Amino acid sequence: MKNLTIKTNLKNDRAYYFEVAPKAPLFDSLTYKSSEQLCPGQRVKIPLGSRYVDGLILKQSPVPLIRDWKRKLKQKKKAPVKIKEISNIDKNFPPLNGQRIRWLKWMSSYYHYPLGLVADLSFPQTHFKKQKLEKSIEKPLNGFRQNKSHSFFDQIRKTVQLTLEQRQCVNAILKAPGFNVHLIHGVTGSGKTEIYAQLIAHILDQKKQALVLLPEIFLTPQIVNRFSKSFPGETALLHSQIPDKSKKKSWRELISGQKNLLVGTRSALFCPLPRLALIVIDEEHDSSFKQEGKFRYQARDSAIVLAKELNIPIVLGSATPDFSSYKKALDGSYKFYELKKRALKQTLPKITVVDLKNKPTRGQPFWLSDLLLEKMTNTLNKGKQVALFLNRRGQATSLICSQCGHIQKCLNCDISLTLHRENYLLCHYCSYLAQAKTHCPSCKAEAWLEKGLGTQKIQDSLQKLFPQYKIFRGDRDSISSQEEMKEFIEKVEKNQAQIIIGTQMLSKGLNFPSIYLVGFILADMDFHLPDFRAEERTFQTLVQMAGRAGRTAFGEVVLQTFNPEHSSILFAQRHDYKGFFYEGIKSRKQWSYPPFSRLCLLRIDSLKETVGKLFAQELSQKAKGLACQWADKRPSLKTKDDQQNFSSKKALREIQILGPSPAPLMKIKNRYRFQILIKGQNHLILDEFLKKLLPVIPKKSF
DNA sequence: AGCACGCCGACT
DNA sequence: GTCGGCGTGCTC
Repeated sequence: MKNLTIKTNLKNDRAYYFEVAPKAPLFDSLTYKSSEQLCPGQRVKIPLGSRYVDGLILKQSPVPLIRDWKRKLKQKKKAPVKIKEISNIDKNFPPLNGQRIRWLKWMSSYYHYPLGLVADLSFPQTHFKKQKLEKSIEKPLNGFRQNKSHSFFDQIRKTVQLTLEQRQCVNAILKAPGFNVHLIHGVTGSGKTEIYAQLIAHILDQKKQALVLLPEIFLTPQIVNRFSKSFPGETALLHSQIPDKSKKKSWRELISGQKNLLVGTRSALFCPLPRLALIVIDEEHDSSFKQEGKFRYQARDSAIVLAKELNIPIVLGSATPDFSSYKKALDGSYKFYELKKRALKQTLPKITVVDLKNKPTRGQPFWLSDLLLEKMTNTLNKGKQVALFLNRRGQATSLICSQCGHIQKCLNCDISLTLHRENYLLCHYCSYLAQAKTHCPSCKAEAWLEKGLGTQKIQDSLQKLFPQYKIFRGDRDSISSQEEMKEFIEKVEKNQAQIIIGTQMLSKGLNFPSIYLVGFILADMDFHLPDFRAEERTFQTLVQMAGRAGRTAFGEVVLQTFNPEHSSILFAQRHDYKGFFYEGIKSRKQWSYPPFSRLCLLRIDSLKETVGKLFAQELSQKAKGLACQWADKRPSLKTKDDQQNFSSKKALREIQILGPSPAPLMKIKNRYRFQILIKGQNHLILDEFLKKLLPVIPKKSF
């Protein structure tokens, strides 16, 4: 492409009109013209207001038809709308196909986020300043691999022996072509990765492409290595830690078909693989598939919709499936596979629960029971490794003055500061950092009491108890990059440390064959969270972490808790996912939480507490009013004895507005947060309601 | 009068 | 998201 401006000579005088989704927070597409014939899915530069933005061609319009033209005319009594010209066509990327565009539109509508901003994710993201427009096409986009003629499938089959369960699963998935959701519920160590690899091999042999989504990829170099080794030359990696340059390179290789396996985190879903034929979501229950921030989406759910659009299979795998996924598997809307045995014939580790209540210890800290201490000693004496888990990093969760009860709090958040080594206080929410003072600012006493446990504290205490052993700590303070994680894994594998202490960061995808004993210092730290999924998450974490024990031989788990009777703990102890599911699903039904309803959380935050609160109250009132009014109008709700009151009640069954209430952590980063929960009987009802409510929320910043 | 600031709405 | 228009209110 040599010229960036478009010449309009006499011959080329005719203008073509296109609907474009601009990369701006606009929910409507806009009409532009061009002297060139363009096709949907092309990326263009367009003038918008006084600047230029990227945009995506949606479709051609036969006439310069402008949305809302009539409304404009009425308002201003003249037609000030002039159609601007597309200023540049980005030829570095081939146009997105119709299926991709339809999927992007679905994403935009389902997650209530402007189409142009969603669509932009289908192009490599550079996260510094605006990129210079590329002058020329770097490489011709041609050709899938030509001279690679060997079969991955044959090769893998030769080298890897599958269990019967695994083989049956692979065969069943291969026999169901087209769109199907396959849920693999496999205990930890049951070899789900092998199944993925076999399926991928099959896809690659057909000269098609596969996508594997993993949660927080930089924490799981082992599984990534597994794929790159099996499919050398075919694998590309995409996640946030990859530098922009190589990200662009990978992207190019993938859309041109030079690479055919994409392993990445949730955003990799947007890479427009032209011949995508299989999607795998590993650890499908993992909450990091949920994108937080401005554009909130669930990558797992979005992937299912994409697979449906492309009519290709999607495989979800987990040892602890999400309740909604498992329910769909039981209902029969997902195909379901159970792997009950560990691949290398190990048994699942034996889990012993220790009640920490009223258990005097013999001199060791309260969080170390006699049993755990004893088992640790035995394990270490046998030359094997011990891993201990605790969901809190730092030294202590808070510093409390033993004289007046003053707690050291963050200035910006309503959160107590966490004491870290070297005497500094850190806010885990806004990273506010302060020196720990020797005297209490309130009563001047010099009597700080450390409350709560952190991984650092555990490390220090254990080092005193086991001076002869080396201890490694794995949490976000000690591991912040993929490199550090790799190093950590290597050191552990080389037995450079005998005791490993970590947060749940280490529970994901790690495979340390030499770890025999896994101990949970406090298994019940997350119960109390005001989240209907808190128990599910605790259970998942416990099972995942317990799964780190005895990957190649028999292993043991000690689970310390103050709530030994809690169902998350009891079922985890028995490795009983099913039992936990049936128990948990009952209360979901009783309180009509998902999967028996759909939720939407509106969060209001403000620098001023009163302003935010008032706004939230007004919004809640508005929503409640709209819910009743809206319900009355819905014909499906009308019954014979339908009166105002009655239908309002019925509306409450379909839509419930709960709140406002202060958000669980009311003050974060100097902002006061309130929330309103909207509960809809199902997605359609909720979405229809939201499409009415969201546009009438006044746009305010405060 | 002149300007700084904040709010609101438009953007084809 | 970003810009411009416009009203308010303060200052020279």
